[in-house]
Amino acid sequence: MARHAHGRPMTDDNHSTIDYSKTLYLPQTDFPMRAGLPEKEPVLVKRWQDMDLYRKLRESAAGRPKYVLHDGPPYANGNIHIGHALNKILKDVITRSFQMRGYDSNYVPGWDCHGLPIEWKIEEQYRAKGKNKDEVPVNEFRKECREFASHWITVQGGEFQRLGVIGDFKNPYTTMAFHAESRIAGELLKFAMSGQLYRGSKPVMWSVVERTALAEAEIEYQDYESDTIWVKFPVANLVVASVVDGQPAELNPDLSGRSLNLLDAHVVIWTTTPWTIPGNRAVSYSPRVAYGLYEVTAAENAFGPQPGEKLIFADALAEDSQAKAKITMKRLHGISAEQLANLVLSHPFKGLGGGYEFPVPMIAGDHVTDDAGTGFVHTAPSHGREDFDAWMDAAPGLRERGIDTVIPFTVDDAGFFTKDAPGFGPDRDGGPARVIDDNGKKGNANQSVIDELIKRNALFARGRLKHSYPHSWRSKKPVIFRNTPQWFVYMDKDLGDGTTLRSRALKAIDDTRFVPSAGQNRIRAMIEERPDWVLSRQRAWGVPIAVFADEDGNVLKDEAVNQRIMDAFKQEGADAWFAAGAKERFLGNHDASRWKQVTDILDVWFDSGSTHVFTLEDRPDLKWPADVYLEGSDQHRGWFHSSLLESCGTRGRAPYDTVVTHGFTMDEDGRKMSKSLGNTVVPQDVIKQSGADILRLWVVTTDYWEDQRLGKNVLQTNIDAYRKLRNTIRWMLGTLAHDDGAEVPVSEMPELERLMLHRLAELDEVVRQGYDAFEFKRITRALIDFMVVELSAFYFDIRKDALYCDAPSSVKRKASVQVVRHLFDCLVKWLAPMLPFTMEEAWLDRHPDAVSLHLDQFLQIPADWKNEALAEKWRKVRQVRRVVTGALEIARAQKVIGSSLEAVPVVTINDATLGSAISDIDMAEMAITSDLVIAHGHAPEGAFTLDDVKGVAVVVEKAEDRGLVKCARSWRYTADVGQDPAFPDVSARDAAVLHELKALGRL
RNA sequence: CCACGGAUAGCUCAGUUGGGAGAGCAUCAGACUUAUAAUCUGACUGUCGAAGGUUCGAUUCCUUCUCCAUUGGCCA
Repeated sequence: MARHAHGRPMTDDNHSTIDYSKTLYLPQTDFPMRAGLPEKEPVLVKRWQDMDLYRKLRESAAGRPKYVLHDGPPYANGNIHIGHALNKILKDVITRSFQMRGYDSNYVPGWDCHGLPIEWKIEEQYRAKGKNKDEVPVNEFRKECREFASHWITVQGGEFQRLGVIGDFKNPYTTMAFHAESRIAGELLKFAMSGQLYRGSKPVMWSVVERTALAEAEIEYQDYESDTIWVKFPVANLVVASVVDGQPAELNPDLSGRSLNLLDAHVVIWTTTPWTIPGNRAVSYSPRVAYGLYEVTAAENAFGPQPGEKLIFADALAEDSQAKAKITMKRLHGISAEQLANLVLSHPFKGLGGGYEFPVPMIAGDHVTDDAGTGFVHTAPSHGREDFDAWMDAAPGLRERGIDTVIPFTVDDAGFFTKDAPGFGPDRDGGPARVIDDNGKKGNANQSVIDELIKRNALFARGRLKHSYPHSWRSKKPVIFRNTPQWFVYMDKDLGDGTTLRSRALKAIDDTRFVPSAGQNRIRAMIEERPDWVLSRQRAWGVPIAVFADEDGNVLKDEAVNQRIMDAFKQEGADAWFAAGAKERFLGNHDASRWKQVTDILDVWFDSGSTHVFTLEDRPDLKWPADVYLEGSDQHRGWFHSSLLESCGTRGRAPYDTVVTHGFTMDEDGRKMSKSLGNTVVPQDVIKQSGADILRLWVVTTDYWEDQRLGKNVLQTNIDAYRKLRNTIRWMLGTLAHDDGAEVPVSEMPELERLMLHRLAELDEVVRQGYDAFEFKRITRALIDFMVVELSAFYFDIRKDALYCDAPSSVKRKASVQVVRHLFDCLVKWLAPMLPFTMEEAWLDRHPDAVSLHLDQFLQIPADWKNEALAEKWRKVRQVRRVVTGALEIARAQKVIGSSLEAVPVVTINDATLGSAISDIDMAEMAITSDLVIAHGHAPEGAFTLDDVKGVAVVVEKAEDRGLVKCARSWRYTADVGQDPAFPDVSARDAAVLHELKALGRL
């Protein structure tokens, strides 16, 4: 309203009939100050999809060197969460940044489709319909899994594109495509043909609930209450080791005399898994622990150990142990490691169900400590990795002593005891006892074992213990170690060229660039330590281990068979393996009675570890190896790891040159986000409320190598920063509305313009280095600071006078418009990979006929833009300016002036360098004052100074007091207002401008 | 529990031969009304996670501790 009144021609005054604001080059733009991203972004997404921007990008980049970021496939089973958003935005920033820097940057999104979670969903649906999974033909089940995955691929693809991600969403890769399944099976066959694949028997983490073996990655530890028991193993006899340290051993008479004392003693073990007692085959001790023989002297209870019994304990644990059994003991004498090695025990269940007649040897193990228990470790090789290793290490010596080292299969896949556990298996009254039931609850196995131990007076004590115990990552139910036949890949087998899979992988890690670099040590440590690679899963939804094996686990090696399998998979998918008649179809002439078809499926990590094969290698738009893989740091154990092993096993090197990792997103207090805490940030909500570019701005300003924080406050900070940034762009657009494309040679530009070009040259390096190093926050920091501090508050503010008021012919104005054009082009393009929506919007506002900003390249900065000497000079100019603006602020606070144009600062300079720096500069223009007087000599009393700018003192005088008059057009106070009778209320400069405009017919 | 990482202003982050604690945003105040739900100017803000040590001097180097996250190891 006020503005309208101001602008209305005033007929009662003499010549003031002109609304001067209409004679100014004021910013003009439809680019709104308020973004409205939630409404605008979907329009741009549709525009990009309709024009097929991804294809246009490929066409425009044809022939350029390829840059390939290979997408780690998310699992296709739900809406995306903040982790997906972070991951995909980072990838998008990278692919776009390389595309705009001279590469053909292809991005093919992918999805991981096989595996347990989808199987579960389908099973869940079956249960809801009252169907039983086992009654459904396997290929019908697989079909439903496939459809489920397809659905979520569509959903997630839409969500990713809504984030602004540009990629080949029309032709993504999936691990369940027939082509992929064929290639995955083919890769497995490569391992088979090269002798790297073997069938082994190992205790693996087994989930009874899910009926499957689990990889280490699928295990998490949770608190769990276990039954603990102390079990007495009677000493059966003494042996003399036939060899000790490779030398025949002499029996020490003294040692044997004392040892004789042990014949009626018991060794006591402690375990938290009573059900593993039937699987016991040895007791481990440590040569580094001190042991003693103890005799019970008193017992509180009538049951359990009674006075006179002799028991062996680690000395450090004897006291704790007697307390558990409510007895007192006295120590008879110490027992040496040699003596322990000479003991042979018998199983506490000896004779039960006709079994357990075998001797139970003592074996030395480094895993034994005297921190807890009794100092003796019950060793059941089928139920623990350590137990298994200790047993296998001791096996050769045991076999020499005539001890059978075969590892029993005491528990079946449903958690029931087998015939290998006599008395507890099928021969038990009431049927086999069970360790864990279908719901993950404890079965009756522990109680059965404990009852039998009590019956045989073999239980020393019992209790309960809450401790962390392995659980399935998916079902959250406890798992057990269980000996099962599984398919493995050797880590340490010589591959015929002096290398092993492990040595190749370690070499590949050294050859890979890790960002941040700490990732290299992390994955190296994992590869150095890891056991052989377990590939088999006893599930349905996956690529089968498509091999035939004989009774002994030898794999059929016949290229013709392999080819038939791969061809069939390519045509029909991996379902072909499970179809009727598959065995005969693929075996051909081979003896079907000798070869057994393996029905296990591959661990899904093998699927995703093979994406480089069926995506990078097979697609002509990509290349192998990839330039970069980028995922969360948890993928050192997952995808980076499996891809590395797969590729090293089949191709001898990693499928990537660079690995970039990001941390995880926490809430504002640094806590993990979880639905139960209610502190999650849902990307869909942020997009709906603020826009994807806000989320993207957060991603690129954060230190994503570490964990990031996100919440209401953080989002608000980004919204504010975005607003600032957007307004700077808006002003440039408004200014460029008057851009007629005029070019002023750099040499003829004012210094201020050349300074801005110099800054662009500097920023160009920062931006390019930042994108090369994947350090986006360094770029955003530099650009935002530049836009706020150097453009908005300095350059633009100073240049408003020339840009708004100068004549069409003004070189200063032309040069400034040209520089604003360069600033706009550079900034909008530099920011385009990070804020694609906003920058596209700005670009289309300026070039309504343009196809897309994203088809453009970063500007090549001319060499003559850089001018360090000029920058050095202007650092001094700005120091002087700071003193002036400081002084103006004081004058303003004292109500001497309002606008800076009302002031004429008198600047006393006593510093030679500063004085010479400003000698040819129009400091009034720089300080946005109507005039500025430079004085020398002593500064007047009370002049304003700044501590850190020596030799500059400022006194602010009023322009009016100096006889200057305000120009009605430019609002500057000058001495020449009214000089031109045609325009008596404006300055000479403005009057001349008005004449020029009039001549051009624009007034 | 052990090893690697992190902790600097309300928020996001800089900060190396060991010497002055910084930027942007936010906040507050003022100005402008020709970027106007904008713009300009100024101000405030910190025991640099805690304690101890080395040193003339420590955010920086060392030790211990607390909290956070992550991966790996152990958990019989």
